[in-house]
Amino acid sequence: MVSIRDVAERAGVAISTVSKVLHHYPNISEATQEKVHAAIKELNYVPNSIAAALSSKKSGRIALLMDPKRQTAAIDQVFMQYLIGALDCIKELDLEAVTIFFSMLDNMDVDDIIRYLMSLNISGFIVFNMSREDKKIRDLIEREEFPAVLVDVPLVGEKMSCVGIDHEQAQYDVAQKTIVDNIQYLPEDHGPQSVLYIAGNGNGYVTADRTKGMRRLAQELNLNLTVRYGDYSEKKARDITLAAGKDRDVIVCASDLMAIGAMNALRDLDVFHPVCGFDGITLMGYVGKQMNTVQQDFYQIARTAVLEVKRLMEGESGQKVVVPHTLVRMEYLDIIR
Amino acid sequence: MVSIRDVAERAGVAISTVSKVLHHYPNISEATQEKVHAAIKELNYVPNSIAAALSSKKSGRIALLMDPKRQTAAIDQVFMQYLIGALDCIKELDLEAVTIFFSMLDNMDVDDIIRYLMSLNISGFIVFNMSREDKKIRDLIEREEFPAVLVDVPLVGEKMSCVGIDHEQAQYDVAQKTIVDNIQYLPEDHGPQSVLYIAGNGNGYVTADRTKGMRRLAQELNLNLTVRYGDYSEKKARDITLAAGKDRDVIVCASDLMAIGAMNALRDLDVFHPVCGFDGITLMGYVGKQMNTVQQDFYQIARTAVLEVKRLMEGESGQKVVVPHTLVRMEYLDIIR
DNA sequence: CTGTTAGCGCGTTCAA
DNA sequence: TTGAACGCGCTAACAG
Repeated sequence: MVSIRDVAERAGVAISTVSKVLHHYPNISEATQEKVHAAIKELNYVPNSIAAALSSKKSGRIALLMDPKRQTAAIDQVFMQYLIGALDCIKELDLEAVTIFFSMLDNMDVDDIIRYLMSLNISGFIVFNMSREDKKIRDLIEREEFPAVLVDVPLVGEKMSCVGIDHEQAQYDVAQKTIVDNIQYLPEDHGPQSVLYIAGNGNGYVTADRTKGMRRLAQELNLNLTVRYGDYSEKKARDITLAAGKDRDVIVCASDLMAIGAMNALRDLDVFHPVCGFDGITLMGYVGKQMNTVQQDFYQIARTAVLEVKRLMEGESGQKVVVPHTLVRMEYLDIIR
Repeated sequence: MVSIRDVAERAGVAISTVSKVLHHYPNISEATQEKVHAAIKELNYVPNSIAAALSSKKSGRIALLMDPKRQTAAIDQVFMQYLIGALDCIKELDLEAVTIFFSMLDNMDVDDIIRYLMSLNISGFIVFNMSREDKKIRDLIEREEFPAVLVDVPLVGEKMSCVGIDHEQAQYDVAQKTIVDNIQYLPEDHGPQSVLYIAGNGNGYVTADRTKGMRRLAQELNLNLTVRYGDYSEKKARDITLAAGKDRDVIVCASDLMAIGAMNALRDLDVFHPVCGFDGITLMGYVGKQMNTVQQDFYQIARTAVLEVKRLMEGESGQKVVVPHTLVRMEYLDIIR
């Protein structure tokens, strides 16, 4: 293994000079820089990140905390997009990632977790999906031992930022678009349109926002709104729709999966009503062809979260970052393994 | 941060003694061990893995190489199962993981990649899905710079193992079961049964094995076998089935996704023939209810791969590890986000 | 502008 | 059975 010392010797300079060149310190003459770079090339030198971390006490390591329970295949897509986005960005910024699933923390208390993260020498973390039930993670965050970025959890602090779309507005937008797009199917005569809103989970941090968006639209358009909680379950959404969807004009769901469930139920009921979802997962284009949905760009959200945690690691203070959302009509997609 | 020095002082012993206790060296008196452990508990000491790695020159870090291209939602499930399995096992063994996607390596040549992995101080890696087209990865493997475990790629070397199910036998099994299970739908009268086999991709390492299994069964049962290549594409499998599936008695597919495509095509053709798949992904239970498939336990495969790379890291030599497969009939599953 | 030097926290001889 | 001491490869003052 070729070390910084070898480079220094080869270039005829001191070790620290090599280090300075590597880190773009000012006050290094062009000539020296060239010599060092030449030596690096010739020797195929690669800095040892372990030694650098030990010495600087800064690892540039970011922990990615997520909770992909086994058997939730439909949304593995979301986790993968988060992961790919985060890892791509982390690599571009020359940082390191440690992927941690909640399940790996099951037997630890908060102190254990903090110690674990410290033993990993992380210098910040991102939490990708957390519900109010994840008390340990919540505690971890509130300890503020590390800079933290939360996706879709509206907490901001000195060393804590949040990142996500504007769920209130997004829900408003997609519901409105669904009504507009399907205006020809909607009754003109029986007074206010009747909308069934299948919300997520009372414990989710975004449910309140989305519901608020739906309520705002209902008020503006004078809709007759019914709210039910589907817990992001396809089956519950199906059952809710079977029980309460037949006479609605529109069914708005807080996730694509529930939208699929609702659509399946309507098919069973042998009626058609417009349904919309929230997420933009491929499965929706596959199963429920041509439905509107909010398109969350999970890849981009993850990248944004990484940039944000880097900001915090550099001493900046926490903030709320809103990532844009778009609306799409999911079409049939070929899926390739 | 509490270091080994603090523990040593607290326990009234030398630093090296603490280290020895931690690593279960022989020749440490019971009394000393107890003192040290007590001090560790009291101080909540956690060893600094970075320093340990630097000092020992062994990082215990395993790189997980996989290729989840964007927009392949249906099989994100597979990647997630691989990831969860690998990370769980790595944590249990007190190792570290570095997740690397092929896409992150796009702009590097093999030497760059090797240097990159060295800069990460990894001491071994696992490749989770590689086709013959991934030439750079293949080169990386053949350099044998690190212990490597290949999933579903039948290469073995001194520092290289492979892990996976027996694809030949699995394909044989599931095709046979499909025929047996559906014997009542099959004709008794028109001579050998006619089977359409939709294979994967000529470039995949497993395609030959699976096709071999299918051919063996065909020979034994005197089947009339036609082989087509669907490239693991739902759409291609659909097209193949539309073109050549109508008069078959059974359609056997080398992946669940293609099985779904085949089933969709049969539905369009308005005929029924038994179809079977390969993988056991949830989507199949969701879309193509009640179809047989090989069930690969990707979680377990990943765990096995981790154990195997650990073996290699400890100096053992490479081998071929066969993980059991099972057959299942996929049923409708509720999907939860 | 460049070099010297003192650690970072730990593993590992080698003496005692 | 234990401890002192060196070094892993690098960063960061500080000195020059």
